[in-house]
Amino acid sequence: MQNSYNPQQLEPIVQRDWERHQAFRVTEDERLEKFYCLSMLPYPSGRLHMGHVRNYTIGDVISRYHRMQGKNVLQPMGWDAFGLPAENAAIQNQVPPAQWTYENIRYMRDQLKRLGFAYDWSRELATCHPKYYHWEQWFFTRLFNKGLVYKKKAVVNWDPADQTVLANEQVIEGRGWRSGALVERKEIAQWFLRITEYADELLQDLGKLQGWPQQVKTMQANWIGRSEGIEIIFEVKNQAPVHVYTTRPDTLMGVTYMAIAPQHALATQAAEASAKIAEFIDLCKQMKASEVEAGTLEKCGIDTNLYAIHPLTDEKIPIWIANFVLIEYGSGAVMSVPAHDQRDWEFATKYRLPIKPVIYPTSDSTFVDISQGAFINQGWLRNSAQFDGLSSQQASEKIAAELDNKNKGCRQVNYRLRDWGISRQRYWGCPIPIINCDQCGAVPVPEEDLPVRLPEAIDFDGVTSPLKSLAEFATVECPKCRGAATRETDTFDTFFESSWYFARYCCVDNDISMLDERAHYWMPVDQYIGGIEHAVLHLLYARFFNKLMRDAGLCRNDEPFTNLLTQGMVLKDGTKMSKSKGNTVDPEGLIAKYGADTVRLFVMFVAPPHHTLEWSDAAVEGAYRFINKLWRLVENHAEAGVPSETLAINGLNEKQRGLRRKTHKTIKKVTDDIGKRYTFNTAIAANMELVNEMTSFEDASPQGRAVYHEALEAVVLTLAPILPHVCHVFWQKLGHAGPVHQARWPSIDLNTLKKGNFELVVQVNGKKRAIITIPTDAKNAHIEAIALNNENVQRFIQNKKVMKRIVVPGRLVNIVTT
RNA sequence: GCCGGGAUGGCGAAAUCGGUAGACGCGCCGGACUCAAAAUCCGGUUCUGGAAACAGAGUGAGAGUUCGAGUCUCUCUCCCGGCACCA
Repeated sequence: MQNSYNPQQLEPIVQRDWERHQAFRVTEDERLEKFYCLSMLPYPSGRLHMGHVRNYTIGDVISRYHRMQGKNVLQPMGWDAFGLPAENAAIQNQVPPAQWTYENIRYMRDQLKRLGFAYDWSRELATCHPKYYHWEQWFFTRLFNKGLVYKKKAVVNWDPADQTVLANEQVIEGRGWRSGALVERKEIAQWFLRITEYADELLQDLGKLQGWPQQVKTMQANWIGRSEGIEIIFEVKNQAPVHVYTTRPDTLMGVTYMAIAPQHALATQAAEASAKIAEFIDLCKQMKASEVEAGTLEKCGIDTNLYAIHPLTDEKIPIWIANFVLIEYGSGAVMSVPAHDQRDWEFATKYRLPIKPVIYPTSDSTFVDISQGAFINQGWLRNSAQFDGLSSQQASEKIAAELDNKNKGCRQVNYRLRDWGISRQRYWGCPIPIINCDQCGAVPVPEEDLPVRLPEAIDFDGVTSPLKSLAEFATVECPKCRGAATRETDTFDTFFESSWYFARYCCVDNDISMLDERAHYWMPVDQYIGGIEHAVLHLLYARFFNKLMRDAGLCRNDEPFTNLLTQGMVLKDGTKMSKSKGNTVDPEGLIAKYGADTVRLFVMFVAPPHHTLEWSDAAVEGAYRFINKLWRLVENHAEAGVPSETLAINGLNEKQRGLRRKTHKTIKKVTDDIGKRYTFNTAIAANMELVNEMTSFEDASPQGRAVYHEALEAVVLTLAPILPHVCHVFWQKLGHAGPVHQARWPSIDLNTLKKGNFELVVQVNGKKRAIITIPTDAKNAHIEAIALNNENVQRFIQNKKVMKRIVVPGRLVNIVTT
């Protein structure tokens, strides 16, 4: 009586075996080719969701595949452990954030272990642990000393009830998600990292990322938003000149007014002279971030009664304050050309400002239609004095040169990317290692005083960070002058932690430095796997951080992630699985019912990794059935004993050769699918095909059993990365002493793929009419003759003249008739 | 509005270089085993006609290139994702 498949019993045994042998612990070995496979680390929210399972299964399959290729594979796991949900939980459950977080980590680590992921757990890290953030603080102080960090006032979403900054995602229809209060735009002092210093390199190096999806590279390029233009100086009587940035210098002669941001210095001055202007600026301050984002804000403005001087014509240009001009982009002032910019056109039409067309559609046109909107295309210049008759491109050159001559302007590159604001007025985060001293200003905490530990035993009322009122944390001595000083109580944006964790996995145990030579061995990450939602934020920050670490001499690689795989979302009933929608499927219940292997097989089989995955209970059953079928196949085969006879390749009969051919065809396909194409679904399908063929192969002869054995081993080996537990057991049942994860990936015997005969499709005028069997070495003329003589082909070519015969060797014959 | 990705049976999908459309799985239909059920096994399953052989149609719509198009080109429709007053 054979055993039946019992994953609940089998999987823990296999997992204990891995643990006992520390099967996936790795050390640096220069003799071996390294492979660093990394999945984005999870936030310890409490339980794993199906998105995690999918992400980590993909990573595990790739890791185990490369391990079987004989590589030294590092696959670590850790916890992105700082962040808001811990604070929310603290309010709801009266549990300190630290305790809540560490409990969740313990629970989720257990869940990951039950899924059988081949992690090197000795390298586990949690970003909320002082051993981790120590080095983040240390690195921040280096950046401070290098001048890559600065503090400035910035506009934020401010919740007046909770007295705190809100992230954009926490503003719902203009109100604070928690208090319901109308969110204000407020300027507060924040720490910034000079990511714009690296804008050009971050854009340029996208070209090096051959292993990244085009979509992600395009999104990053758009986010960086490089544009080339000219900065032009407009003199203002009795005032400092106003700088404007434009990408269309060819339209300069069409400027009829200037628009400045409400926060512009000139606007502030004008407000001092006029109550009406002050009132308007106040109004602008109240405009909601949400409206600005939605683009629904109505354009409005007010005349300052000031005039700028046109740099080429010396004309007087009225200066308006306009709510749509952004202080953050360019210089916070725009030269308005209403004839050729839609936004300027709308504003000019509303306030009856003059509109002067200077760009015309063709070189000889005398009319341009601007009655319904601006003419925004390039064209030919008119009404532009000495530039008349030039094309937009020629005029841009000439005007730029002219401005340069007069010292009134120069070429400039602008970026949409802004410096990265990293201050958060939150408790559960890494303390910013700065001491504020009245005498010395902002002083970085000295190396020997690091880390600045976040007090974990605190009372948390949820409204403001307890750090703000914790005297023993905030009151310190200035490291420079030894006078009384206060500690910075803001914490880092949690993206700060996730921007360098990949490097720290190489040397988590190092207590004396951030990184060491082990990082040179493992970095860069060969394969990174994660959600597309991080396309710009995390993946841009991590690239930036890697360049900062490189420039600090901590690592050598320019880019952190050589290949990137972005997996699709997991949906149920057509929408993303989420707690708020109540449509989650708990992986834990599935593991309990079917075992980890079934769950892994399902997520890998049902869709290719980058597709969204629609949940299906029935498909899980299907995956479970396949493993059971495989189990019976192995049991039946092993029951009769492992065949002692070795394969006599040249003595096989037709059927035996057929199964061998299928076996090696399958190995070839699976190797390509997992190793190169990342199409795990088709790799599984190919194995299912082979299994189906094995089912109908009945041959108990010694050679028949040997052929069957080879086929079964191929299935077990090539499915081992996906079904590690059951294949571990299968491998033993097939008579092997060592574990399957240490076995080598099967090799392909190309000779088996050769066939004596092959089937060829015959088409008449592109339509399939017959399938003929042809000897492999048949000449084209011979093939044509057989094709033409085919009975069914004859039916379609009789009474017609054969015009052309196309023979594609190994594929088809197409006969073209009149 | 701009950028990117899609659209293939009842469903998830496959077709890797322009060469048999629908592999594999789910579901469904029929059969075997069984007192019965579950499980398992066998057969069928794009649509239309036909007992079958086979024929006709067919990859969002329309055109084009080609002996041959799911695949390439153009136009359009719809869906998904990202960005958006960026000067």
